[in-house]
Amino acid sequence: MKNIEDYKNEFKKKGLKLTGQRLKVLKVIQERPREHLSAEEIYSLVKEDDPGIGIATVYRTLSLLENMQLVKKIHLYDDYMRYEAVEPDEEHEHHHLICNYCGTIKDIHEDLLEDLEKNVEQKTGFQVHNHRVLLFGTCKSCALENK
Amino acid sequence: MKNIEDYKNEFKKKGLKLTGQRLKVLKVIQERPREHLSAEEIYSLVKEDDPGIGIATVYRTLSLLENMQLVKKIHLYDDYMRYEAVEPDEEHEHHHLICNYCGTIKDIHEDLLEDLEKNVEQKTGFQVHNHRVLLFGTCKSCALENK
DNA sequence: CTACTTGCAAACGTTTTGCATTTGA
DNA sequence: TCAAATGCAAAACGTTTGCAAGTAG
Repeated sequence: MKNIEDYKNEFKKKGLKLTGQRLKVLKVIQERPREHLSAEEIYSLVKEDDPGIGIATVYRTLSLLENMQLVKKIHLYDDYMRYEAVEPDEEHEHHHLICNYCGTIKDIHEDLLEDLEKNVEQKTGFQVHNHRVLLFGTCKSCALENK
Repeated sequence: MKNIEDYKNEFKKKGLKLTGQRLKVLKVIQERPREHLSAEEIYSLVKEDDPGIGIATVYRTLSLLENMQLVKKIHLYDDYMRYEAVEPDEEHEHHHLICNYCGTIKDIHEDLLEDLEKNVEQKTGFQVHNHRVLLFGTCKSCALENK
């Protein structure tokens, strides 16, 4: 999934239109792959290009993109829902390191729990399809500052 | 932490009062250790005993109990914040198995990631203090139904 | 007694919706 | 052409707050 034509086809399949607004929202998210943007942040970034856009459109677009699996909605550490681009070749979710001091979020792309998933399935009969891991602690620079 | 006197002392230390409303909220949560109740659910459960209670009191009590570490506020899979009793001898958080079909949440109390935490610290310099794991999949009974 | 707590209603911030208008295909 | 999409404003949602009245200690 890369160029505009691909997206157009994805939309067409479902009888949807690839409007300028939708393209701009998608672009803003994809250009910032590690920023975990909130709806409000996406809104103001898109507004720079398109001052007329309404926040309702942003929300409607976000839930559309979520349904189309182009964007993932996550809850991390605070009271906001955040959005990140789905990386198409990622089999499982990636995970997040959250610093308790400065709030920085770092992604880790290792698949952490493959063994564990099998283990849980055997013990409980629950078939695990995916996992999400949050690691809380102190990032390198905060550790140095507070030493 | 078990009987009312213990709680009374905990509150007294901070100049707080252990009112009937606070006790009822605490009781409702502690009697349902695996139910991950939302504020609204807690409100209606307490109302059965005390129809006059206001939802503002429930929210104020919940954030008080959270600060006192008697209750933990978590976000699982939907748009609600949920509350569960803190289990006093639990060193790390426990984790959650979430069924994609019926929404059931099961707790698992194993400490899943001790090795991994060390691994991440070595690789990234991020000191991990705690972790939260969500496992998504299909629970036993849904697997049987949809077979 | 009196500081802490409550219930109520109003306010809050984020997200959703209704509707008349515009637009992409 | 016309269903789909937009912008606006109003509503909805869970949560918080101000305030006068009530209450635990």
